[in-house]
Amino acid sequence: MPLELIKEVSGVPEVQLLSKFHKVDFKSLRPGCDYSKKYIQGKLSLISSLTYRGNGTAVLKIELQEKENSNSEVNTINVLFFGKLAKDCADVFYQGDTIAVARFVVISASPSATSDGKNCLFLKAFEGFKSTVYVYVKSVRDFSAESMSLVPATHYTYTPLDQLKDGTVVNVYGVVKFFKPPYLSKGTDYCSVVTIVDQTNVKLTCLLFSGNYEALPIIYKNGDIVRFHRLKIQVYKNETQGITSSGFASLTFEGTLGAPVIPRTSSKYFNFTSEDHKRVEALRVWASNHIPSSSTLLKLCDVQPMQYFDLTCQLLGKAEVDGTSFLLKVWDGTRTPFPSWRVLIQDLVLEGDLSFIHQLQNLAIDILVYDNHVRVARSLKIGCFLRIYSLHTKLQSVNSETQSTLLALEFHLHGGTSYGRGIRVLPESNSDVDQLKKVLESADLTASQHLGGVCLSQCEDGFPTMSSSGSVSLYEVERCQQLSATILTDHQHLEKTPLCAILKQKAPQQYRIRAKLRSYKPRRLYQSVKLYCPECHMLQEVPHDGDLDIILQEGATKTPDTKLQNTSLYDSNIWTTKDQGERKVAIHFVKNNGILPLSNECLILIEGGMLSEICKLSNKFHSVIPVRSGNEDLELLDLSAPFLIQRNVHHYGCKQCSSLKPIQNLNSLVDKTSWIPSSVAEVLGIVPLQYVFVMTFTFDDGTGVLEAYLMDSDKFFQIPASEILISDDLQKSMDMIMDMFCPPGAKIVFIALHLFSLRPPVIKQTFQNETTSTAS
DNA sequence: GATTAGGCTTCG
Repeated sequence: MPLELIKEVSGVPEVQLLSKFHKVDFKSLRPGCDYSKKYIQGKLSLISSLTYRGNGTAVLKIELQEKENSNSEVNTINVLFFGKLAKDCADVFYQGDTIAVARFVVISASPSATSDGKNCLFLKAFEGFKSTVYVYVKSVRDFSAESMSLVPATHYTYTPLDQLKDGTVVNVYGVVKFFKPPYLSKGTDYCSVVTIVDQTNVKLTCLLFSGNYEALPIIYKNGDIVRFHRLKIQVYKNETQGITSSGFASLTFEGTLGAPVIPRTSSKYFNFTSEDHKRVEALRVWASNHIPSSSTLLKLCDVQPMQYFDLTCQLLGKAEVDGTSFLLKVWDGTRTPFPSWRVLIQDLVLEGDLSFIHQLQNLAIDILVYDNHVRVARSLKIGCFLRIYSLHTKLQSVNSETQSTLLALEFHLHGGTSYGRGIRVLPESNSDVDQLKKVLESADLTASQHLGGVCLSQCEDGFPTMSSSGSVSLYEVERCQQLSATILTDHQHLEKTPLCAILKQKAPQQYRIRAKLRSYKPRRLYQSVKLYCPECHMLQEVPHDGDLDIILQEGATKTPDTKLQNTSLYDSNIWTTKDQGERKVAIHFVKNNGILPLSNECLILIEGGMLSEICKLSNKFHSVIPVRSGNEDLELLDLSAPFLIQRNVHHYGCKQCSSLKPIQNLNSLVDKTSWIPSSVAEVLGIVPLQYVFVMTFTFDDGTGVLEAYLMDSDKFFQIPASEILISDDLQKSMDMIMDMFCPPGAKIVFIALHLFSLRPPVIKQTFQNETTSTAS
């Protein structure tokens, strides 16, 4: 090692590192002699800043003072360090340090080159000559700190994020709100973009660069807490941002309340006091009350057919696919709601335990990673634990050779780093890895092992069948054909019952059936989504846009009352339309502690707005609440209208169960930036309605015909009823699923499913717990 | 000691 630290143990330096060298006095140094087995030692009396030569080599110049022989004529000497050694030393040295330099060259500088004109000696040290520098360390400290100021920095001050000044270099603490795991930039360094927030509720986006991957903050998820030292503050496009400056150093902590406070850092030495401990805990408490825990961390069994999410998994196999894509086979011990696609590769290129991967079957998924992620993926070791950020799922419908429709779930890690897309290896010490290992150990491999027999027995009858499995899942025919397997994970204790037998029996009972889906209703998707009150159990239609416009217009016929504008809760603005009879629209911007938040965090109350206007505003502002002027206060419209609009999501309340409270109650929400629908509903006295699927299925197994109802289900094959009306992608997925169950052509499909009869003659069919089988 | 990126999903 070219740079070593000599620590003191009980006040005695551990100098055995130097025992292989002989010490020489400054006065006996002569140019041209062999110093490959010698060392000199002295106190750092002067340090110049790092300079660079024309060819890019770094040079650091210091002056050492000999403690012994202090009355000697020659008791100081200049030492020049070159290249990487110079940079490393610049990070570590500070005035007053005791330093030893072993293996060096002595040269004589010409008298003209020295200020006093005397003949003077220089020491040169560089890695090529195997020079080694030893620094005596009294106590653990953050070295980089001192390299900046050359003043012992035992106490750091931390600047709150609302007091940052352009051009300053500061130390900050914050909770991670967004991050891109380190990736290779287009320049020479790795880059990580990290947005933090602190108790001042001010956010700061930081651009962190380092030639060393490990030197960037070791952030695993949003909510982690970071400490940055020597962050430079600058302004770019009118926004304040942080950027690494010389000597940047970071610590990262888990953000979970109660978790041990263990700093993650690659720095060998750093300053960490009880005050730091307190700061971390204070930020944890603040974050738990002010930052909604909207984790994108999901298990495979919970993924939707169209989604971006973060996956914690173990690497089973990897393979080159082509120049721009690379295959990763991973698992997390749970089964996806749809079988994973299988990416075609040549058998020989797959690295990994093939028999184990085969044994896992549908527990293993295929992920294609693209472009910039390929080189990272290629470098991963089989068996390692990973977090893959912003992994994209896509449900794909494929027509197989046997002409049946097949569904498969694709996993893509697209190119680029948007939304923090990337891969990070997790250490074994990570608590999420700990949990994952337990799941992997107890994963039920038997479900995929004892399938063959079931499949064969059902293949014999020659019907094409659909299949479904897992907690909420659907397995397609092709998997069955390829693997000669059927997936049966739940309710295997239930024998299949013919429909004629079910029709004769009394409810409630549970059955497993195998039947053709003759038809289902409603055929139009929007008709199958309803609003459901969890308190009074009332079901109602989701208002159409046309009706909604009328409801909004009727709800706010009154001209906005000027008396109710600009209160302590909100600032108001009035617009008058030109060609619509001078219609007045009032917008009230809700303040956060008296200050207007950024538009993407701002709730606005709107009076007299049309649906199209509200839609436009809801894209710009965090939340919109339609209101009207009441006698003493602004008030909510009739609950036929949504009480809250976020992006395209309309939140409704139950007319029967809600008892409206004053708008001013919004003031009681502590955090006026995240506007969680349930919290808003609560302070306004509203019982929120849930989006649910309501559908009817007609089954026929040749022995009888049975109507099955899917009731009050917030999800259908993992597709949330609350999102499907506003997502084209989810609607396509739904169409694919229904087309497979009930193909538009003459083909008839058998479905095996688990039925739960609720009350005669209504039978509640719970897809959540269904078990189905496949056959070809 | 500059550069990188400057969050804001691909379209395979």
